[in-house]
Amino acid sequence: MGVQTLADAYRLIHAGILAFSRAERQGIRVDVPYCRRARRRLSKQIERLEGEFQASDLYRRWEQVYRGKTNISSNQQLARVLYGVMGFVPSKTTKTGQGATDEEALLRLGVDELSILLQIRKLTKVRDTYLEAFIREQHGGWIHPFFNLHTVRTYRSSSDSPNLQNVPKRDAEAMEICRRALLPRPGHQFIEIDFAALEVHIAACYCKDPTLIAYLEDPRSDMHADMAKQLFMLDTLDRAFPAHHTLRQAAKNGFVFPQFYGDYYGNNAVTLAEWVKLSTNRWRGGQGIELPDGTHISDHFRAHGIKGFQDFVEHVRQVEDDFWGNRFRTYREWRERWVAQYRRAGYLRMFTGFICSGELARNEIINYPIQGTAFHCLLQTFILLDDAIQHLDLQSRLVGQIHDSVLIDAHPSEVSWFEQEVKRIIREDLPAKWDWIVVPLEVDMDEYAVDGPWVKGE
DNA sequence: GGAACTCGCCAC
DNA sequence: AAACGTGGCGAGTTCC
Repeated sequence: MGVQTLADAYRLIHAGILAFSRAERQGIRVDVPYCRRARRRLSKQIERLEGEFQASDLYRRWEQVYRGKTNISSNQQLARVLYGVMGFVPSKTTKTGQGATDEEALLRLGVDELSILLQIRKLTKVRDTYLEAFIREQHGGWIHPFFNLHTVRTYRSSSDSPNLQNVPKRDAEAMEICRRALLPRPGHQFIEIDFAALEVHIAACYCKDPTLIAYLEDPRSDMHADMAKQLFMLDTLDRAFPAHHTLRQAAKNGFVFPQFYGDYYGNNAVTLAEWVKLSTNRWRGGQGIELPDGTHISDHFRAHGIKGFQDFVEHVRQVEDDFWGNRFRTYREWRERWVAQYRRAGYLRMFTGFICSGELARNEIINYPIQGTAFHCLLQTFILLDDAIQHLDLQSRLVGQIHDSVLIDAHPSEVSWFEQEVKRIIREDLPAKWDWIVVPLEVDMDEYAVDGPWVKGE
């Protein structure tokens, strides 16, 4: 099957909604007593931190201005106190021109008591956005998160009531508290099967860039390590060294992904410098992260003629030029053709038949097809798994989906079947249905304890 | 008292 | 010349 039509897109949505509705009806167990205990514990902790904060100089100034209306969760008040009264200069502003009060902006001020405020923010978020929602939305100890296919401009999905797609994962403390609340059915275990770098694979299908395809076909190649070498001017990169691992992560999250999303070297340079703990001024010796040979990254850069942030920006600009001009030239040419085509036609059509029209910015034109199509691979996989569960009368149940992963409440005897079946689906069914898949797709499986929550360990 | 907005922050 | 894509949601705020 080649080009997909709008009717194909409709059929995918239709089957998807039916499969999602079965997951919604199934639901997920919530440990309600745990949620209430955790909520109470967090409230006490927050209260203690508030007391600590109220003893600070900053809070005294705040009270002088707002008196009885003082509200430490008001960022508008905070901005007025910091930037209006105390004379701090905001390092950045919000869209409407107000001095920013997000974590990054507050940390840059170097005011000790603000770290208390940030801790309060984090714990409040966990309590009010997650635990509170689980308690509010549960019925008889079950939540039934919705998965929508009609709300998103890119034809991805969304989730609500509660949203299962934004439960904390990156912050270990927040993750632990929130995910401990969710459990599989007795005698079952959660498994999560996720596509590896799915959007990059889909991008390769659209642009057919030979270099990008080679990276995805050769398991020994490593795009992020190669970019780290170029960005940090190293001949070799050994991931066994913690510093080198950091540099690879920096290249991945501070350059490659942002570039693929449409960012530019100016922003990348700031992020990369932060990753390696270098300032945005001139660099002296012995600054930044320590390298395996005991020297520091600033020594290394200076030896290569980069004496400070300004030089580094210029260097990142050159890396960007090489990235799109040489390394991924075919990708760049696809982007240019794709944008021109949209501007001629007034709409774009994804491989999966979905159409986006209306006023789209350049980055949207490039990102929508990749983001949407990637999700459709997950959706088709979800549908096929749902079919199989019914036809084979399995005990396991699909209970959720997070853009490129499936969450399964699995019977232990069926876990390895799922792993094998998903691999078969992505190797056989998907490429047979969609001949535009020209790179091998891959998945990883995360397995949680039998009768254990949606978090690993202990 | 609710709608619509801003801001911040969680996920991918 | 400009410059990071998609959501949901809570709290605060403003407006009607």
